[in-house]
Amino acid sequence: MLKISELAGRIGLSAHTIRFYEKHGLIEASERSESGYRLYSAADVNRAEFVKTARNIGFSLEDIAQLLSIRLDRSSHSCQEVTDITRNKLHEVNRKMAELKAMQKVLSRLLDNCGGGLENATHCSILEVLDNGGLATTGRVN
Amino acid sequence: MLKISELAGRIGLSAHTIRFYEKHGLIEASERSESGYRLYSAADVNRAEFVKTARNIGFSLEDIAQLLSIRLDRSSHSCQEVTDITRNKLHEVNRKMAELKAMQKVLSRLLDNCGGGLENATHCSILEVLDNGGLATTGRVN
DNA sequence: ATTGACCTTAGAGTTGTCTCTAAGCTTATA
DNA sequence: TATAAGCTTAGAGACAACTCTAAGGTCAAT
Repeated sequence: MLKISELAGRIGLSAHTIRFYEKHGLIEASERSESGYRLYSAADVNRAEFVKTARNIGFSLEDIAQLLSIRLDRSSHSCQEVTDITRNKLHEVNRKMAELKAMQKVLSRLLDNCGGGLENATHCSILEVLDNGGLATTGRVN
Repeated sequence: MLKISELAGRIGLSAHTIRFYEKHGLIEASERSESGYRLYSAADVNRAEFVKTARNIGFSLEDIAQLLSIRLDRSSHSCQEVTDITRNKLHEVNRKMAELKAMQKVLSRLLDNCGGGLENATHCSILEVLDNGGLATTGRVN
């Protein structure tokens, strides 16, 4: 049985974060010592590692809570429930990527058109674009 | 002179948000009516539009505050200050993109390897991966 | 004169994920 | 036995960017 900071060291989370996850139902200590310290069994460690892995992949705590409840009783959940969560996450990632790509495009064009020298900003093309409501979208738009 | 909701309609922000931006120094009303209503001049509108455009591109409110202070006195700032802000933002976007790409890759591989059918989740490959600490990285890693 | 839309303020709430603090008890080490 | 490290709890604070509320004043139309 591990104490909280041992678990923390093992999975790479702070003790604070582990308590925080506990409060949100993600990690639990199946026992307490006489003095009230949390004690983690091998199964608890596995669960905590599951949480950490899912977190690393990018699942939200809420996603992880769902995945955990499936994991807890695999036979009464379908595989599809798991893929649904995963697919939703992927869609979310794709949406954000699209946003970032748009930003990336605008920002690099702004930089391309601007010398960025040490002269003063009176004629800075970036400020001009911002003043004029954004990049002109005449011409080809890829 | 426009009242706050007129400005709001014009630039596509809520009156709430405009007040919020004011509190953070981004937008200001150069006058007040006798009864205390905010009144926006053409210059105020331009400034608000500048803010909105910068926000659309993805600059943070803090970035925008900096850009505004340059815009306010272009001749005592260098063009480079503007490109620095822009470049930093681009780097940030690039970092986030890289994170999202990694997530995207993992999520799609998880989905590829999992049937996702209506059968129960006892042998769900996604749960297995999560239980085993993530995707095996043996073999080629692109 | 009344209604309803609009305006004011200060300040609280939201979301997600921590991160830290205070005040106090326990355990290990020297 | 003293000290330091580690544990406990409840709850506050941080961050970004809103979003909303309460309680009330103003304005235009009917």
